[in-house]
Amino acid sequence: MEMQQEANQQQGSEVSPNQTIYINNLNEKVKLDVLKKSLNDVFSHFGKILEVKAFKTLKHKGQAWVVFEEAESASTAIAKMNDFPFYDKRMRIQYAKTKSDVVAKADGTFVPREKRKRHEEKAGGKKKKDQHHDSTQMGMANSAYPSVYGTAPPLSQVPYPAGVKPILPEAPAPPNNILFVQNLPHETTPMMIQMFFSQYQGFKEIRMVEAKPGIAFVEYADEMQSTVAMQGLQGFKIEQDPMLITYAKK
DNA sequence: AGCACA
Repeated sequence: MEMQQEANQQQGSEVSPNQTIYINNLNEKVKLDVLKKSLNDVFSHFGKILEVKAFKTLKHKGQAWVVFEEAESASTAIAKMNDFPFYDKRMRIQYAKTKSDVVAKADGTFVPREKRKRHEEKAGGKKKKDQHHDSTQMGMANSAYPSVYGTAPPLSQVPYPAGVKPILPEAPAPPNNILFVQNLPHETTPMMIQMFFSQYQGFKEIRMVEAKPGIAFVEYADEMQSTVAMQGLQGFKIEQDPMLITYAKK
């Protein structure tokens, strides 16, 4: 039988081992700084980390890249931490598809990419990186930890490294003189908001994003004043929904 | 769901 050709297309997601892991299914509510730090805390136990990258753009939220100094660390991290509950979600971990810039720079193979803003045609732009797709034969031995520990191990007893138990999605934002107000009725106007917030010392201005109803930014002269206002108005119901006030991201 | 290097 000539079905061997099908072997070429193994079940997708087989990427050759490399020193960068790609993580997705991350909790998108976690602030970027917090997320990166937590990832660093978790994964630094598998080896030296060169860099942790995460972005909040639409296309890349909920994902992160952790670059290890050694590919072996990445392998261990995948084996041990895939499906690990992290901020109430199980992280999915794979090898990254492409080499990280930090690595390429150390390699000497780094070639700066241009941000294709223009439709400028460039000569000789064949970036077919011939990656010999040799499939390593260690596919389905014991990939994710559930297979290692039998089925469905008690999450609380998984021997993960650091004290990285599922953390609260709501990480405390650092104080800011600007407040971020959510859960407002969509018909709320800046005027209405102002009535509430302007009664607190140091009030400066309201900013609302037209494209995004239901939220507002309220600026005070300093953090003390914004904090007082936040505490005074936290949970205040404009119509029926309590407004949620946090410090704005810096 | 989604593989970047701001």
